[in-house]
Amino acid sequence: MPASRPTIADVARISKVSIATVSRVLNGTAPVDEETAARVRATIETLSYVPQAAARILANRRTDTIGMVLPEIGGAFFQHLLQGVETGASEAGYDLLIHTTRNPHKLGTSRRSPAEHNTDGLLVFTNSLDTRELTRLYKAGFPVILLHQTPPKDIELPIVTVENQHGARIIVEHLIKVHNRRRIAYLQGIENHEDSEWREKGYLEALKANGLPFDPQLVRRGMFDRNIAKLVTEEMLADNIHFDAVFAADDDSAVGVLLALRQAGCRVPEDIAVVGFDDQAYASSLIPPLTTIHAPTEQVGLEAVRQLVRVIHGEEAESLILMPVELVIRNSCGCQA
Amino acid sequence: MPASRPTIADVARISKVSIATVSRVLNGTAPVDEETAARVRATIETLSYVPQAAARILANRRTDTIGMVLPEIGGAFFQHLLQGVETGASEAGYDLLIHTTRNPHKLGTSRRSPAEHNTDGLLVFTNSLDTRELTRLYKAGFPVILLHQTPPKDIELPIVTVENQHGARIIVEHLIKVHNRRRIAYLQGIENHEDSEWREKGYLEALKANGLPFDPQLVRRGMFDRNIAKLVTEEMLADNIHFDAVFAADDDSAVGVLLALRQAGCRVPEDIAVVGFDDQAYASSLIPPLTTIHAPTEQVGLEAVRQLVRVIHGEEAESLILMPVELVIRNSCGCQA
DNA sequence: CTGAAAGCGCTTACAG
DNA sequence: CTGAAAGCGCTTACAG
Repeated sequence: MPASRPTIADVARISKVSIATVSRVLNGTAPVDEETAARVRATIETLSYVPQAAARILANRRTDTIGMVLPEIGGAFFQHLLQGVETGASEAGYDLLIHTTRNPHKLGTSRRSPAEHNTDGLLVFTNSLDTRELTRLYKAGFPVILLHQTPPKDIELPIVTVENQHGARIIVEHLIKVHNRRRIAYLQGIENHEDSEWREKGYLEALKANGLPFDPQLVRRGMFDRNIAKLVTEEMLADNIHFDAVFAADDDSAVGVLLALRQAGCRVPEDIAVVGFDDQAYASSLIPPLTTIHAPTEQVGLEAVRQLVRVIHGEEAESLILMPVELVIRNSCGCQA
Repeated sequence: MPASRPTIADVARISKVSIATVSRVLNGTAPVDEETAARVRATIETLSYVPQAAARILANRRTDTIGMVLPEIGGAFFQHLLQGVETGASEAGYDLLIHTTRNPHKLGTSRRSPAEHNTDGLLVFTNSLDTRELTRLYKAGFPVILLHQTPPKDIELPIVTVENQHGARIIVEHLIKVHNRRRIAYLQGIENHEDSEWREKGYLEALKANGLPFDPQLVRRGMFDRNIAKLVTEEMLADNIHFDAVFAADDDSAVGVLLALRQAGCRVPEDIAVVGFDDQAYASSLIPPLTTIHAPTEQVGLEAVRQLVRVIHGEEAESLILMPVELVIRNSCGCQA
C-alpha cells in the first residue's frame, strides 16, 4: 500500500464530519442526514477512498474470506474444484484465499500458519495439512471442512467427497455384466490417496460380487498420470499378462492406457476395454470416446463452501456428504454410441 | 474466528512478560533472553497461539498477499496461469487472494472493491477490470501488473503476455511453406479478447508475407470452445467453402475442428491440416497428435508475480514482457512424427 | 442525526 | 534484554 493512501480520517476531515459518520455512510449502519451523506460520498469519490480491509477486519472480528488449502494447483481436477469453490464463495459474499502446501513459503519468510491466516474458515483438501495441524484447528473450534479426506481418528470434521467406491463398483460391473470381461486390471492413483483407495475397494467389491477371482498382477500404480499409466500398461503387455479390460483410477491415466494399447496394436474396445473415472472435458473427444464415471467435482467445491458457511454461522453441518456420481457410457467399454 | 482465540496479551500474561517481548520472540526482531524466549515459546505452543493476520497487517502496513483478478477460473489455461502465480507468490513469501469478476459478489453483501482489498499489489488478467477501475488504481499508485492485456490509453501499467502474433505467424507460415497450404481458415477466439486479436494479426501477416489473398469467408468465430468450434467447422463444410488447413485460435477449438472433420470423413492432415495454439497437455494425445504453438502460460504467471513484487518493493518493472513461444511440430500439420 | 472515545490485536520507536 | 505507550484504520456502544 502506498504511503499516501487516504484513510477514513481524511474523508472525515474534508467532509467536515466525524469518522463515525463516514463509517455510517460507508456501511449504512445508521441513518445519516441525506445532505451530509451526499457530501461524504462526494469526497470519497474525489479521494478514490477505499476502506482498508485489515482495519475493518480487526474491528469487526470477521475477515469475510474463506481459505482453501491444497497440495498443489495443477491438474484439471483442481480447476473444477476451484471453480465450484469460487462460485460458492462469491454467492455467500466471501473472498477466496488460496494456500498451496506442496509449495511451501520460503523458509523464514513466512511466519504465518497456513491456517487461520485471515480467514473465517478453511476448506482443506486431502493431503494438504498434517494431523497435528488438523487437530489444532479442531480443538480451537476453527471452522474447517475436509474435501476428499476422512478425518483422522477422534477429529470430527465434516467432509464432502464423491461416491468413489460406488462409482468404481458400477463401472467395473458394467464391464463384467454387459461386456463379459473377466480379467480386469485396476490402475491405482497416487499412494495414500483416498480417492484411489475407495475406487480400489469398489473394484474389489465388484469382482467379489460377481464371483471373479482377484489377481494381484492386475493391479498397478498409474499415479493419476498419463505418462506413468502408459509405461505401466506397456509393462503389463511386456510381462505378457493377460487382461481384457482396464479400469483406470482417473481419466488422465486412462489416456495413457489408450496410448499404450494403440501403440501395441491392441484394439479398444474389441481386444481390451478401457474405462476411467472423473469424466474430464476431453473424455468425449478421445478415440474411442471414453466410458467413465462422471464425478461432480465442481459441485463438491460448491457444496463444501456452503457447509463451511453454515459452520461459520454457527449452524450445524452435515458430517458427511457423498456427492452422487454417474456412469457415462461411451465407446471405450464396448458399447455403441 | 471463534471468540476464544488467544491473543498476544494472553501469551504475555501467562509467560509473565510484556506483549512487546512476545512480539519479539515471534518475529525475531530484537534479542530476547533465551530463557524467557523459551518460556514464551512454550506458552505459545500450549495455547496454540497464532498471531492474527489483520492486526499484524494494520501495524505493519503490509498485507504480504498478492491479489489476482480473473474473469473466471474455469479452463485449462487458468489452471496453468494460477499454477505459475502460486509458485511465484510462494517463492516471494506472499499469500494469494483470488478474485473472480464474472461471478460478482452478491449485491450489497460485498462492500469491498475488487482491488486493494487486503493486498499489496494486483495481477489483473484481461477483461476482468474496467478502465475506470484500472485508472483509479493507476492514479493511486497501487502496484498492478496486467496479464495478456495492453493498458488503456495513458495508463502506463506493466504488462506480461506471450508472443501471440509471432506464434501465429510462424505456425501459419509452417502450413504455407512446408505443407504448401493456400486456403487456411482462422478460427477466432472470444470477441475482444486480445490473444485472439494478436493471433489474427499474425495470421494475416503470414498470408500477406507469402502472397496469399485474404478471404473473409475463411475467418470464423470458434470462441476458444470445442463445441462451438465443431459447429462452426460443420458450417464451413456445409457451406461448401474450400479450405485445406485450419489454424484454430487455441487447442480447445482445434479439438472441435478435429471432431467435425473426422465426422465428415475428411482426413487430417491429408485433406485438411489442423493446428492450434497453447500446447495443452492433451495435444500430444489427440488423433492425430496436434501441431501447435507452445505458450508458456505457467511462466507468464511466474514472471508476472516477479514483476509485481519488484513494483511493490518500489523497483522498476519492465513495461512489456513478451514470453517466447515455440512451434511444436506433431502430425496434424502433415509432418511425420 | 452526530461526535468523542474505547477497542480490535498487533509492531515499534523510546526509555531504561 | 525488557516494558509502557503510541499508533495502524476501522466500528460501535454511549451520550447527546
